[in-house]
Amino acid sequence: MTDQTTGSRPGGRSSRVREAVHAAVGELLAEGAERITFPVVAERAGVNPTTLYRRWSDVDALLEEVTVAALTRDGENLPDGGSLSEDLATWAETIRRDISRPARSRYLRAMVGARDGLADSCPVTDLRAEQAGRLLAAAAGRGEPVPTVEQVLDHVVSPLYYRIVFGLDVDAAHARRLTDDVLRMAT
Amino acid sequence: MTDQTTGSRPGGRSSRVREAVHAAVGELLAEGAERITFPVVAERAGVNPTTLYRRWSDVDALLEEVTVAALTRDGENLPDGGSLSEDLATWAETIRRDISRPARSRYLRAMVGARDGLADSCPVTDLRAEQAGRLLAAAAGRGEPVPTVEQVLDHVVSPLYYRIVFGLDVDAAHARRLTDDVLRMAT
DNA sequence: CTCCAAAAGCAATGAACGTTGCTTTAGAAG
DNA sequence: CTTCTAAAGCAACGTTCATTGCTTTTGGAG
Repeated sequence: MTDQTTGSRPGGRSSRVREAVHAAVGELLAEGAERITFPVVAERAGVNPTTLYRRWSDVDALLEEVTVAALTRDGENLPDGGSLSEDLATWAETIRRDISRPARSRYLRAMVGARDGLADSCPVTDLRAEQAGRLLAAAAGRGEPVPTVEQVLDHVVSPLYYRIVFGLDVDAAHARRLTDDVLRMAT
Repeated sequence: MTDQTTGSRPGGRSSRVREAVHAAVGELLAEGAERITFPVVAERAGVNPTTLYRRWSDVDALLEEVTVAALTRDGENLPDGGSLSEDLATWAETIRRDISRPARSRYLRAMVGARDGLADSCPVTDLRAEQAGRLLAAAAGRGEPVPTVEQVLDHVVSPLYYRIVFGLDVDAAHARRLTDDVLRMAT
């Protein structure tokens, strides 16, 4: 895997179409389109609706694919300041700013609305768990007391996403409070 | 307000229609209907679609109304066991069981999917905040150390809703862990 | 260079949705 | 009991979506 895009070769027609579709979905969500449908996405992407119907089972599948792509694209740089306290705070603030953007919060809401029943994994949660694990491992390697990954997910990640998804505002001070709180559970 | 239903008199036609519509929405969500539309709800409720279009601005408004009604209907009995630890645990378990039901989690997801932009309040959060406030006030009155309402919201309510809304399973032990965690922040 | 399979485009169709003017009915007021 | 207003029903319309058979194009293999 030497190229950033998954699937077929980057120059192929399929890849071009997929990129155009992803971009179109991104634009529509950024603009606040209330209803994402194949015909609308297709027109924006300059491709035929039939192509979308054939390639993706439904809109939810497309949305999930776009979300995962966006997540993995810019979820690689983790803070490494020195203390777990600062690293966690920086990390939480990055998440907060990320999902506070209208475009991203709409992704999330659209994804949630499309979800159904129980899934034993969720791309968002999985990524955050993996990141939290790296942060905590580094801190534990330095001999610091660390909370569990589950605690970080429950007490830092969850509140941030919860508030955003339900349309409540979150400021930086609040995010900082969350990381301070969770560190009090580290023993 | 002596009757349980809001609005017009309980015997009127409007009330009958509203109840039928609410019940229809409940049934559809319970059955896992992927798409809630006015025509579908109307047929289930035995009323004319036009009535729905005239009474509610859109499906989102109807969903929110139903959710609020369901919330206020059975959100009145709070535990009063004696210690904050037990009360919080009982309360969290009630919430967990409530929103773990497929019907209710679908309500929530549908509500989230319909939401847009920032709202400075959310019926779900408001109710939970009010309940948490009562619990904490009672404990404070008994002289117990208590966390803040915000902390309870962030560290107990948020994780529960987050996991359910994103389709992850939550068991009773997990809920209990959350309340134990938040009590360590009470000083 | 030629060939070929996979993918995208095109066109047509049926269904469901959202909306609007008009009529009818329920139920409260006098 | 009669009257009157607000709400529900009815019917029709245009729009958009989802789906399917067929044709055309792309871009890699031989």
